[in-house]
Amino acid sequence: MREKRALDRIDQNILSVLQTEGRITNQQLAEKVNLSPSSCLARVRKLEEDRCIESYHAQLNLERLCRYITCVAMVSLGQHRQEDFRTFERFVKTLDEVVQCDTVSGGCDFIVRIVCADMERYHEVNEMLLNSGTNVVNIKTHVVMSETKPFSKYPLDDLLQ
Amino acid sequence: MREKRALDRIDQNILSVLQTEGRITNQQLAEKVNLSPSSCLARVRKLEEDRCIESYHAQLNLERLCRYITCVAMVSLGQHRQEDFRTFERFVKTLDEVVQCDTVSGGCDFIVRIVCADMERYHEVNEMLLNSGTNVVNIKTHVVMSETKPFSKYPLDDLLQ
DNA sequence: AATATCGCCGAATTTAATTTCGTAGGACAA
DNA sequence: TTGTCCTACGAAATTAAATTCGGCGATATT
Repeated sequence: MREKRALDRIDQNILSVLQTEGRITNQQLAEKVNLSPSSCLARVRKLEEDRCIESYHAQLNLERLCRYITCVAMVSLGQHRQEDFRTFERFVKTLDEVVQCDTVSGGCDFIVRIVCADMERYHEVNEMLLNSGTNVVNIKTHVVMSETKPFSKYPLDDLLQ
Repeated sequence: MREKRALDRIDQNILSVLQTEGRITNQQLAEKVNLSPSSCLARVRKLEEDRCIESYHAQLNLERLCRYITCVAMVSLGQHRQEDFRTFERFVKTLDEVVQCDTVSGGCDFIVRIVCADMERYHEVNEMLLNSGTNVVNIKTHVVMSETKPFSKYPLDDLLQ
């Protein structure tokens, strides 16, 4: 299935609800979208099979669990051969403390989000990015002071028609 | 409860599992962490009450649902009074297409992640950020070419002890 | 119009969540 | 050491949810 999935309004509603209430019971979901539990479950299963729904996650509140810092690093490579990109991408995937990485256009090549215990540890991670055969020549770091608007959902209403 | 919650190994395991399998049944979870279903459920409820677990979410695969672009905008304010920050923060929370915003130190004041239908729409959102009484003087945009490592979980093993 | 297809509903069944309750083990004071 | 309190556990019972399945009606197809 290469094509975008054709979603009707009910599917959109299901996705919207599950984005925000990932652990809602099927019965409650069915009620919200005005379906019987069996039909609702069938649709959810289909959305999962088609991988419109990728997975389900608990959102943890790190504040309550431990001390930590978040940094956003703007990483530039020395050369822009496909091989250089691949090497870097492969490397960041192995680092648990790199929680997110995007390849971007603009003033740098990658934007890397790092969550680690403290600044000392961040320096270590930084060194690892610089010295790992990945051809990194520059890292500009932004320390996150406050997660003003944490990610919670995509704007489905804006994106779907 | 201002203090960090004291977590034993079992709690850590529960959180790790739920981060990745947010919709696992309590029975399966209990088996994974070597508890009876009732004890396991009691722990999960406690973690929820203490807001160590914030919420549950379905992770959608936007690729399969619609056309869209993701941009990361580095936003700088003209002045740095608390009031200026507040105004901007309040504003981005009202924009659905701003899916994430961090207040940061470094070369800019905010890092804003925007998901919208296309570049034309992104320009509109950009204008909204510039013209909204929020004292924005500069926006540097990075277009996301590829989500190399999408966020999926925090590195609990590194952060907890 | 006859037939096939699809998605829905509701009933029945299987499975899971939740509650209840008795007990074991650790901390602590006498 | 002994007794008491406290916490958390697991087993069993109960309640609720998930899942399966047969049949119905709408729509499309020939």
